[in-house]
Amino acid sequence: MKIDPDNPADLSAQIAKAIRDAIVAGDLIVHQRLPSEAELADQFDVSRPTVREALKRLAAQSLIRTQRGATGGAFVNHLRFEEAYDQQITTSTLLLSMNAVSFDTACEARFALERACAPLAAVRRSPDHLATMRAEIHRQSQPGLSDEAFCASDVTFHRALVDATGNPVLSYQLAGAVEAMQPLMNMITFTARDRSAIIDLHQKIADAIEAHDERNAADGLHALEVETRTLAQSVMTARAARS
Amino acid sequence: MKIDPDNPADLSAQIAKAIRDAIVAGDLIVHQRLPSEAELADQFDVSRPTVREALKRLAAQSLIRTQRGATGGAFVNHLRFEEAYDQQITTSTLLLSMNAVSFDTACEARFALERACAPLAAVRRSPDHLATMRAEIHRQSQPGLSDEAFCASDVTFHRALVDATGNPVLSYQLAGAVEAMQPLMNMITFTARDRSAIIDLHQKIADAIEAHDERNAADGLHALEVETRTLAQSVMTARAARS
DNA sequence: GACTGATAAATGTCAGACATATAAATGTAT
DNA sequence: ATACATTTATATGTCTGACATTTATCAGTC
Repeated sequence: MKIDPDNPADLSAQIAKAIRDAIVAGDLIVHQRLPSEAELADQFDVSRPTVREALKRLAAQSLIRTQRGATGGAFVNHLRFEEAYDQQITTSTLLLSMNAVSFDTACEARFALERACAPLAAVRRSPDHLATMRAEIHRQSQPGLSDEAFCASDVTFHRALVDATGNPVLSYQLAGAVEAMQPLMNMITFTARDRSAIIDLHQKIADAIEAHDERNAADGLHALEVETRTLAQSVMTARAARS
Repeated sequence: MKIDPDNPADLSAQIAKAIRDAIVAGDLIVHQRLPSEAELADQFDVSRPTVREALKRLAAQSLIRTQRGATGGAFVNHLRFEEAYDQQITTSTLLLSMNAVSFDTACEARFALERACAPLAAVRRSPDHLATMRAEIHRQSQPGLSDEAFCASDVTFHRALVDATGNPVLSYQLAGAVEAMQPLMNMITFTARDRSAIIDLHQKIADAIEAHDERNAADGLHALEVETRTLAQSVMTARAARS
């Protein structure tokens, strides 16, 4: 893990890669302490600021954490699902906005993946997840709710549905797909009629999940996808006509 | 975007967060040049090394790129799907290994998501994607193939299947799910009989995709999931008995 | 024995300097 | 006048040395 070519550029990137590879390969195990910055600087034959830049790169990916003080240093971080969510969401959100992904494409992907969760969620849903879904449905039917709050509640509802699968890998993968849609959804103005249609479908989905009816859950999600896409379509055409 | 409390710790993290938020919020648009390191140091009232650590954090997330020279500096990076794959795969791989995710859990998530791609792939598959799948099936039936090469070909086959949906968001999301399984798969020793069963299912899936038969494609994936899980199960029990 | 202070080790931060890459401006020769 | 070479300015990349801050450990005192 100590090889640097004579290329004296991007030293910190090279060092970060060397350490990252060691972690991924399992040469550095979780909670293990890395050598101190001074020792690393010695080993790689660079200065301490260069080592620090490399460590900050790794910290940005949550691969290490640092601790100050006498017994401090850089430690291989135990990457938890919860910590990975944020990165996943940030990356997914930027991917959608920067690549000008159409609403249809993002919507198709999100609901395709979510439908994949429906059968598992219908089998394994706990009372807890059901209660969250019901509570969000109730929140969504409050009259004074802003569009943003409506969207946020929508996200919570769908994440509860995904979490109901009891599979943390699915929850992690879907976090990006569901949350990254929020900025796109926030561009939509929901009429009372729109909200009512969405809430009805949420109700249908929650009922199906409660009844262990995977077929109706998937059907509900499909109907919700159609509803969302036509809704977005009409908003887009209305906006195009106005301008 | 210039707020730093008087807390004189983690300055580089705070600065990175401020810039990251500005990018995500759209205040800094793609390809836009950030102020020079010296100017940023002035604005945030910190030293240049601290600014540099913040910029390296952002570079690690592919949010910015840097260029040396007269017209150089830090630029908001256009995050492409291809660049995001690596991060996604690294994170997913570490998540599985560090959280001791069971083979069953990872396998369930991966095939659930992949089955969600089957209908779209069956409708939209191009000759190109089909050719890749056929080529990988052929490679997998070569006699002298190592287990690692067999797994690698398996990954290529499944990624072609996902890419056949023509939805880059799906390809991105599935990249982590499919590739992160590889280290787990590599722990398995495949007998000739095992390989034959897998290849037969790959054949069935490819045939279904070619025939636009989404039902058989999903069925084939389901059978492959069962096959993979029983295979892993037998390997695990054999290993437990040996020790 | 419990509390207090000194010590040491590590990260966090700073200042100034030099090295290097690169584009633009300048100068020179054909 | 154009093409090419040189200089110059600007920015990142790196190094050195220093100080500040946090924190665990050890020594000392009541």
